[in-house]
Amino acid sequence: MLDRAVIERLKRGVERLETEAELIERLERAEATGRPLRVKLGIDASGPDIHLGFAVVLRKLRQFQELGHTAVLIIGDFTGKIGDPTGRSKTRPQLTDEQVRENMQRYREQVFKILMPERCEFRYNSEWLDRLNATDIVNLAARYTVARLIEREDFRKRLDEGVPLFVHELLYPLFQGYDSVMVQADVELGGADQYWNLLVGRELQARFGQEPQVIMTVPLLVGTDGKMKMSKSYGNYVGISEPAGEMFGKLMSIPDELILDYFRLTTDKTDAEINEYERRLRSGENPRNIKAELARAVVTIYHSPAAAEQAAVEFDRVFREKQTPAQMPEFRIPDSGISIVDLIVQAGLLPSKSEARRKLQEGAVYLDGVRVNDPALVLKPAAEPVVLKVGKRRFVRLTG
RNA sequence: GGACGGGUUCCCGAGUGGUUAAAGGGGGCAGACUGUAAAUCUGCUGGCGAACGCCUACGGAGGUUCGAAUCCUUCCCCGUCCA
Repeated sequence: MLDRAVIERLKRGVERLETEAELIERLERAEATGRPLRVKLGIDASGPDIHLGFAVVLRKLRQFQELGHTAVLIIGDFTGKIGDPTGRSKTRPQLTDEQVRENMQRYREQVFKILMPERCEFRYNSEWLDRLNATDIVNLAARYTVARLIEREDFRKRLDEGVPLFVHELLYPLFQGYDSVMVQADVELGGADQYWNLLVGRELQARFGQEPQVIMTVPLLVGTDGKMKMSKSYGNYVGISEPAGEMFGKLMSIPDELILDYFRLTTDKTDAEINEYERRLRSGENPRNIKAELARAVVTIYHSPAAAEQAAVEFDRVFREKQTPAQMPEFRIPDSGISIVDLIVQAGLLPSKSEARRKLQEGAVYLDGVRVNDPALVLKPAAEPVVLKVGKRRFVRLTG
């Protein structure tokens, strides 16, 4: 008999589970027969970075691996080329084979920060989708109705608002569902926004005579902007491979209201620990401190406790005490001297000279802590290095 | 195939001959403040130039005009309805 604690652990942090009874049945069968479950997870190949939002579902997948099951990662190289319409009001750019391969190279390394490599199976869905001919596609399309397809909220919305919706986008969920058929998934995981897609897979499997997959979705993590879901395309994400300092800083920039959600979704903190954080927040303790603990916990997972400690110290040093960072890039001033405006651009602190002039005017530029306003200022090489600061977080050490 | 509507700066969206680098919002950045790269308030937000200024930009290409995002021609694309 299956240990109740196992189910509870798998269910923890899960938003929707269809269905619990089926999951228990499969787990028990796996235990009895010794055949591990095949747990599918689709990967978006549009960018090379894995962020904390996606890590939520990867961590869930890891739990299955720890129970001896197999992670089946579907790299959507075929569907990536089509463009995934999920949650977008517009058509996504399409990717080339080249881009997909490059992205995947880096992806693999990052995935193993969370998953156990020996229990992973990577599959490119072009493996089977590229081989479908017109007959196959019609045959697949004949197993699902248009009414069911356009039930999906974002399709519905685009139709209602007169925003273009292309036929190939309608096909996408079908192909994604077909992936489940091809890999014979027992369980499929996904973010909350994937729920509808996962259901399509479940139904298609049934229509292809397979036992329908169990589906589990985890909540979407809100991005650092506090508004939209964390996503590469919104630029509001924290990548799991980012340097510790960067990761720490981004986590400190999330709105205070998100602190508890982040603890729940991105760390291993227990319910009891999270309740304690909640109590402290309510008692009026400075949210900053609790957020710093969050940032530390997350950096510890992807780097190390030492790196987290260092990032925390550095953060206080730069943003609280307004001192200069321990490490910063260097820029050598040419012997002939250089204007402050050119310097800012050449050192890569700002993208254009116009922008540099504006920032000078706004009082955002400091040399060794002294505000500089004069755009005509020319710097000569000096014996002592000088620290140039633009805004709160851009520093460069100037050498002679 | 036809009728009508539409394509504007990073995004959304106003603008129907000069006062328009183009309202407003979003996003981003900066400043102030702060217990944080939270929140709040304020400012800035195409490029080059010290500066008068110059260049680039309103789907593409031509044209009218002293002058066009705004008018004309043509092409491309999107939507709605009809067939």
